Amino acid sequence: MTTRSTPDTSRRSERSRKAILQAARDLVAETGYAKLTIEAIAARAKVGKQTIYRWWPSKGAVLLDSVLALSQADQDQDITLPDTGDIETDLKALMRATAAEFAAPAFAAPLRALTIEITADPRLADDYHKRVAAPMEEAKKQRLRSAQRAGQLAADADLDLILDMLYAPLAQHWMLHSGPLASDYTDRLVDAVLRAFSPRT
Amino acid sequence: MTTRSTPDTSRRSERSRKAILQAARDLVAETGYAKLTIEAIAARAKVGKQTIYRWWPSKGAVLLDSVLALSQADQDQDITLPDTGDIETDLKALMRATAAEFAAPAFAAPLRALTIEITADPRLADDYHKRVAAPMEEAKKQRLRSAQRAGQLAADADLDLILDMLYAPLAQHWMLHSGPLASDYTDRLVDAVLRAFSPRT
DNA sequence: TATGCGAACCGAGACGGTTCGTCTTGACAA
DNA sequence: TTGTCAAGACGAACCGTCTCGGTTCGCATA
Repeated sequence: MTTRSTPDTSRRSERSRKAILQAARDLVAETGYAKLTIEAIAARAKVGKQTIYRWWPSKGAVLLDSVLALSQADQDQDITLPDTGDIETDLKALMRATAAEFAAPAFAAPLRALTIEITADPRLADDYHKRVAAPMEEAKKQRLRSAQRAGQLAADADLDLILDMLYAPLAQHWMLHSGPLASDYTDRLVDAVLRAFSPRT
Repeated sequence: MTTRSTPDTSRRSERSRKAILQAARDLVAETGYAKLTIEAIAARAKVGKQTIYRWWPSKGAVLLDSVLALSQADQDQDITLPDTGDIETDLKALMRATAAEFAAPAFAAPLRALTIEITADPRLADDYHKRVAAPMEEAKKQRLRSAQRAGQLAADADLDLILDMLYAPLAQHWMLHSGPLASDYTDRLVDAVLRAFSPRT
């Protein structure tokens, strides 16, 4: 009886792996989520379907790896955010950069497709948080802690709540096409959040 | 040449319409989004497939009507939110009620399915905002304006931004399974937002 | 060192099963 | 008489599995 659950990683074709992730990103950016099928990815990557099914459990898992490869080209490296010493400046720059990513099809299209899969699949959501969201949030919290030490945020401020209040409204606008992604919006968002969590005077 | 784009509304079967919306809601709550197919809805509603395709352009459009029928059983009536005179009390109650809806499968499952369709289809997103989100947001803004008049919010507070900062973090947690929906979370959210938009002293 | 062998990968695509969206049929109602 | 209705046949697309040779790798034997 052969166990089919664990293919031999050491013999995996790196060329095929990269071609599949690249094909998934290109296809979703060019033709949209609706036309992103396993068959289309395989054809585009010049790869047999079985090669995809062997290494990924679902289309969403392929997308997760695609987005991961896109967001940290430099791998296994801890993310560090700019620190000018002024939290308002840094957060506004960070939020503007995030909005710019949402506006760039090459980045936004795969991320939107992944978000759809995540919404429908809680297990994929777990993987996403562990491998993509958590490292990014940790970097942001580092920057917020630095601001706390500098007396620019209340000492007892809830950093997770701050990140939610900053990121969620922008992400919501982008995902549901429900509002602007412009920098004056993100600036006002940062202003409001800093007002809520400024040190007591 | 017969124009197929405008079927005769006056001859539409009300029984079939209701059965289809009900079947969509029941199916998605029982078996999940992945198994929600047009064929399954038709079978469940004891309806021909063509009856669905005749009246709705997509599965997402059916879901939109399903959710709409669910959220305003009393139709075409302007929504009015409770007003105890204290904005903090009212907002905390509103947010707890919203979190409770997210936790109830009969309501949450169709809404989650609709959200997925909306994320993939900007035109459906437009319809959703016009027919579902906008009326609810207008009711919330009425309550916020009343709080402004009572001096509980800054006179120049951005009401749209307030609603974003309240709703988006909660919705994000629910959609992406990324955090708690508990009432102590929504309470802290309300506290933070009110801190940011309290009147200048 | 060179040769041979088995295992697991690879691309390609056949296969049966679902679902899609369209089309046809005959019944029924305005 | 006309248009909607339930039912379901139809071809196309995609699913996930399986099969087929071809290739690559590790290991054993000479």
